[in-house]
Parts: sequence; C-alpha cells; structure tokens
Amino acid sequence: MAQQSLKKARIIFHVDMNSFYASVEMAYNPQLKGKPLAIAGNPEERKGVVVTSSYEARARGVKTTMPLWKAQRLCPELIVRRPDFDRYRSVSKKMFQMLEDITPYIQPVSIDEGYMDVTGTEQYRSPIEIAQNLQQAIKNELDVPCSIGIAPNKFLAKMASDMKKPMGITILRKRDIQEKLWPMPIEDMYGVGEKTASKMRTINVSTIGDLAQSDGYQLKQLFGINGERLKNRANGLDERSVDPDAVHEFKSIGSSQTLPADTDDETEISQLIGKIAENVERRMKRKQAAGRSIQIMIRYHDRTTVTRSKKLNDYIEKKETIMDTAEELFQKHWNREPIRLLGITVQETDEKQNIARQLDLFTYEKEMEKEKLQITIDRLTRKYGKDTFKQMQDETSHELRTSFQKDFLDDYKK
DNA sequence: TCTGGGGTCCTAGGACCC
DNA sequence: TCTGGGGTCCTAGGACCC
Repeated sequence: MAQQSLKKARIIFHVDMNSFYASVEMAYNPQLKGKPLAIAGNPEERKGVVVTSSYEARARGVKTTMPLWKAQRLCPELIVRRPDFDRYRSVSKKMFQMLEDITPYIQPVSIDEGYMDVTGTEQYRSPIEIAQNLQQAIKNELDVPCSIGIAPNKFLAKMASDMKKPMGITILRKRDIQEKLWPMPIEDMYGVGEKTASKMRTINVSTIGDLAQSDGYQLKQLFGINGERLKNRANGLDERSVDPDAVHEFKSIGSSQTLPADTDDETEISQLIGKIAENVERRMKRKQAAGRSIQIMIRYHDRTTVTRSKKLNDYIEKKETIMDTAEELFQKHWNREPIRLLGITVQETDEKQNIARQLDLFTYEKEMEKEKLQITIDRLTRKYGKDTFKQMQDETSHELRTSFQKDFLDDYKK
C-alpha cells in the first residue's frame, strides 16, 4: 500500500501516424492532398485489397482490406497507388529518430506507431507541450500527420491516441476513465476483436465499462488469462513497460505470397518455394538473424489454411536449408488440391551475435563436463587398473560394471 | 467479382521423463 | 493388476494487431 503510493506515476505517449502510407504518398506528391486515395495491391494478381486509405476515401466508406472493386464502386473517383515500402520505411525511420531526440525510452511497435516513456521530462516541459512540439515537428519536417495519446500506461495511451484523429492530442488520466473510456463499445477496445466482442455480448458485456465491472470468474471461464487481462485494462490497469530492446527480440521472420491464380503445378510451386525462401533469407540477412524452426503455410481455394512446422537441430540462415525443409514439409502435407497461397516462416529466431553468445556458453559447459568426465575416468582407471577398465567397457563383467558405475557416480556427481 | 502480408501471444494435446 | 501427477518439449491452430 505504501509502496503503491510511493511509486511514481508514469507518463506514456503513444504516437500513431494517421493513415500512414496514404499520408506519405501525399507528402511525396502534394497534388494528391485532399483527394480520396487508396494504397492497394495489384488486382491482376488478386492482391487488389485496400491497405490504407486517406480520410477523404474513408468518408466514402472505403476500408482497409476491402477488395479494390468494392472500394471503387463506393468511390468512383478513388485514386489508387501501389505501396512503396522503401519509401514508408525511410519516413518511419526519420520519425522514430525524432522521438529519440526526446527520450531513449521508445518502443516501436510497427512501421507507423510507437510508445515513449517521458516520465521525468515534465520537470522541464509539460507533457502536453512536448506532445504539441513533437507533433508539429513531425508535420513540418516530414509533412505527415500523427495523433498522440498521453496516459499513465501503454493501454490507456493507445486508446487515447485513437480518440482524436488526425493530428489529435488526447490526455487520458485515471480519473477520466469512467467518462471517456467506459462508454465506448467493446469492439473498440484494443485487444478485443470480432470473435471476442461477440462472445462478450453473450454475457451482456457491450461497453468497456460493462467489461470493467463484469464478473471476473465468468470472464476467466470464457476467455482464460486474456479475460483477466482485458478486465484489468478496462479498469485502467497495465504495468507493461516501454521496452526499447523489444525491436531486437523478434521471434520469427516470414514471407508469403498469394498466387495470381490457384495452382497444383509442382514446377510452379517449387519455383514459388524458391522465391519465398530467397525472400526470407534476404530479410534475415538484413536483421543479422538465424532461426531453428521452419514453418510452411498452405492456403487452398476455399481459404482453409494449414500450417506445418519442423524444428531443426541447428540454427539456419541459408536459403538452401530453408528451401529444402519447406519443400519436404510441403511434399509431406500437401493434399494435392490447387493452392492459393504459400508462406514460409523461420521461427525461434535471434540475432546472430546473441546466438554466438548462447553457443559459447553451451560449448563451455560441454567442455567442462568433458573435462570432469576425463578426470573421473583417469582416477577410476588408476583404481581398477587399465585391463579391468577395458574389460568393463566390453561389458564382459556385470558385477564389475555395477561396482564401477556406483563408484563412477559417487565420484562424478560430487 | 471477395478478402494482402507481416507479425505476436495463447492454448491444447501428445510424447516423454520423473 | 491398475494407474498419480507435474514438468517440458513439440506441433497445430486460433485470435488479434497494423
């Protein structure tokens, strides 16, 4: 209790770039500003879904993951651009550098959003002032809008940044929760998707406030540990820290591709596996990573999806190994129906420098074991004599062996 | 006319060991 | 003859997020 009151409240920012890809395209080509714009893949290759759209397009009903034909039906004057990820990555990098000018405690969570822990900086400037300056600086230098949520923890900051867009700054204090958070519909809560929302509605939870006051036992029955967590968050409780190292602790690297048309042609599929493996290898190189489990994903015509994986003995990074394992898994588990999508993911990944450290420790421990073993064997050889020792190795004398084993264990385990 | 691609975390069953 | 309970690893799948 005393500890609770002594513990200093944190000040967390959640910075969220508004319709990021569309905003970057508009910054790059100002003629697009103020117009309905959608970033989408190529419909010829069946990838024609809206990835991001401008506010003008959203106002017409265009939504993320919507097929392009549908978006164009809703908004015939829609301007469509293919995504240019290199461009987005470069703007993103500059944006995060600007955050780092304020504090080293930043945690990027995706290309267009991140958390900052600015606790302590309020001695010099108020949090709202810091947020205003940051937002303006990003707008001035990169010509892209962002929203910032200010709160005592990650969850509230995340919810806050969503409350006013674009170019919003929202403060969500503990005392604002009842008024600002609780009236919101349950599906608007971060961490609650379609499935969870409809399940919650069956127990008469339809707002975040309902969840905050719902029966913990029932929640646990229905959602397990996640139920408890969601209820805590609805009450404004979230202890997760802003972790700047999290970016380096990636756990998997994968690549997948939807085919222009379904296929059961083995040559075509083999080529695809090669192409995807190469892509995975390239991205692993970029991150200086290696991994020790390979997973493939096969999606069939009706979108049913199966994943199959294999754990390997060693860390791998080469496309040949990725390709061979993927091919093996595919041949073993493919039902020979035409496939729509194929994916390969390398799991249990780590940066190579970390792996080297793990291996060093492993090797060191093994060496120590070996040395200890040798000392014991030497000692016992002296005790029993060379010939007897040899005889035991040949398993000719059960009694002797038993006696030796006992002696060996007594000595070795010491 | 339909639904991309990159991730994280959690659960659950079976194998295996003690 | 019948049968414990816990822990860990591996694999597959589901929910969610951007």
